[in-house]
Amino acid sequence: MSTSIREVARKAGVSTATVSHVINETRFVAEKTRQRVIDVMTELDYTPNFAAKTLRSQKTFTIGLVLPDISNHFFTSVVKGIEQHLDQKGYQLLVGNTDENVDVEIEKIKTFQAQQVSGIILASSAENYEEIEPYLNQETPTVFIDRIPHGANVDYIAVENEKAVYGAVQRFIDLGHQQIGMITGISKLSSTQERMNGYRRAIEHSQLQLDESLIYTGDSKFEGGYKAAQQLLKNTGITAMFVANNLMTIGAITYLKEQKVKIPEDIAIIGFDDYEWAKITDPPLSVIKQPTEEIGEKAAEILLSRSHVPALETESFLLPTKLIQRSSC
Amino acid sequence: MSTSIREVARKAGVSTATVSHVINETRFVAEKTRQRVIDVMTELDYTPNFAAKTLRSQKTFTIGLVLPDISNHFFTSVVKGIEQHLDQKGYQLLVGNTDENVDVEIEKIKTFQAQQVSGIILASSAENYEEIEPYLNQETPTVFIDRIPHGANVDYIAVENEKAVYGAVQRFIDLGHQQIGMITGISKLSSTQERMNGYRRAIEHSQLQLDESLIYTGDSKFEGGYKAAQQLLKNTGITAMFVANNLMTIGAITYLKEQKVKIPEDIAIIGFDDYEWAKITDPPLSVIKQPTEEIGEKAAEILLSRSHVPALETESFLLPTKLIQRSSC
DNA sequence: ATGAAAGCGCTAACAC
DNA sequence: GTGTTAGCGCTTTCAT
Repeated sequence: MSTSIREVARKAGVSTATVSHVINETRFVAEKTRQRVIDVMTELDYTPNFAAKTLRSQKTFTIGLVLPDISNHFFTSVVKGIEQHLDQKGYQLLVGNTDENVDVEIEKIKTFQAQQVSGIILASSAENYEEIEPYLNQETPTVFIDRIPHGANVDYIAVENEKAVYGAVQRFIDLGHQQIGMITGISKLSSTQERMNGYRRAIEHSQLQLDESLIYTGDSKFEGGYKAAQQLLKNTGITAMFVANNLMTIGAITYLKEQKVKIPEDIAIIGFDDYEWAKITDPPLSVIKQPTEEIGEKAAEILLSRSHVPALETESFLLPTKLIQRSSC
Repeated sequence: MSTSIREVARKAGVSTATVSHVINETRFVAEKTRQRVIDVMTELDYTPNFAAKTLRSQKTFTIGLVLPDISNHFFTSVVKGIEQHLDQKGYQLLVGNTDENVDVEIEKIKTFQAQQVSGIILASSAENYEEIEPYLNQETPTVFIDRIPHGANVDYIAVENEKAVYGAVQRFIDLGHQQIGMITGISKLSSTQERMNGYRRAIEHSQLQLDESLIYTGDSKFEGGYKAAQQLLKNTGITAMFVANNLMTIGAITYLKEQKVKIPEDIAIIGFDDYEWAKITDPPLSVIKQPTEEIGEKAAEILLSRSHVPALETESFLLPTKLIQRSSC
């Protein structure tokens, strides 16, 4: 049992109100009294009880983060940005993994709300907003990252997916490629669809023919990329391919290497998401780099501002990406 | 303001005690009453207030995780294991990043304890146990992972570092290498020292001469690996090198590639930590693979068992590693 | 410039 | 089989 505010008050010869006020700097306390209280606190090694504080004030100073895959480097890097901002503001971070499962996602959201988190950052696996909307209560500000369910009018931080992919495919076209494969992620996600749109638009704006058979839907994991590359190689005559996420890029290249396909001579590749590893692959990978930590920081920033002053209107931030040219295209 | 247990009780025509008992299944309630209470709860969409529960019961069902670098894939993968186990047991996960800073680490520990977490999982950056021991209170079970401060007699989950590196260096020796470089991590960490010992022992047990100039201490980050490789190449005649963590491995190889050093012909390499990426590097990387998710799961398991039944004696688990042979040696 | 005290929502000992 | 109620440790209103 740790010491309570009452003990501190007694030992310092003041009321609990005064102790509370010196802790929170919430009303004036004479310097002499203040110092005495502080001394007693350090002497007793007093730490305020968090649960009591929360129960009374209805403020937890913790935010909940719901993620589809915490071991994916993209998200991890976002977490780092979030943690940084939160730490600086004295907030705690609660993390939940969903494995892209909407039911699990809903469970985590509910639990976080029962904990009265100050806000939630959510990379949702829901296709439509209605699936999760009933579980998002009004009092808990929520900001979405990376993907956004259809029909959601919410605060949202992501990147310019369409523009990014448009640029990458444009690069392929400039290089003279005519058959450009596309390996996309889980199809219901907005991020996937935006990336697809970037691909389509780039093809359409060129004199090339859009060929649906060059598009392969993966599962956003290693396996999906591997299989997609396999299918694309067997069934089409592509000379270039764009892969819409990091894990799938590794999978696709793994297959290509197994088949002794030369990159970029036989097949040129551009992947999504950067990582130090991409510098030492064979060949070094050209990728679209997302400002991952910034996504996290911005999300945390918006969320905290919402929890202080409720939003009048929702905001979206689409951060710019960067095409990093190495040797795979 | 969400509905309270009192409202539920009133609407169901029972006492708060009964409601509490149906929620927690903590004493018998007649089926009819039980059903009525449940109906009212769903009708009102009632969720117990977490803070009140915690304040009263002194149980949070959340555990705190303190990590040096949440964006390092090794830790991320450990987190996944932890989350999995915790989720299954209905526990929450609070995460804190320290950037290898002991002061930050202490802050996080203190905060977690103020929150009365049920336990802490700690990858400490402290060299000696005394640095953090004063902040670890008796009531909060703590299990250490990956590294352990000197002089700590605590629950601990890690891998057989010494044995792992011994095996890797042995492999180099079997291959005929005589000048084997070693790039180690932050020197105060137990994991670093154990890996160093594996290197030393392997050299000593062979007919080779231990040459301290072949050992270079990095910072466990990309930069450290890069610089270490640079120094080793300039100043020594190594034909092989062991790199004691994943980020440094990438750094070292990046430098080697810049210098057009051929791997493994000019320099053979074995790294620490596996990742899908390692399959597609140039050349595919031979590495020591740690059972990362298992480390997390085991840590969570031990921690929860401790929080139910205090430990009589501390336990250590050193999980086995695996040398994965690809083409870099 | 400070204190007294109510009450946040829950659990559990005690009572019947 | 269920109810009454004290009290967990804090914040904050009202008083002085």
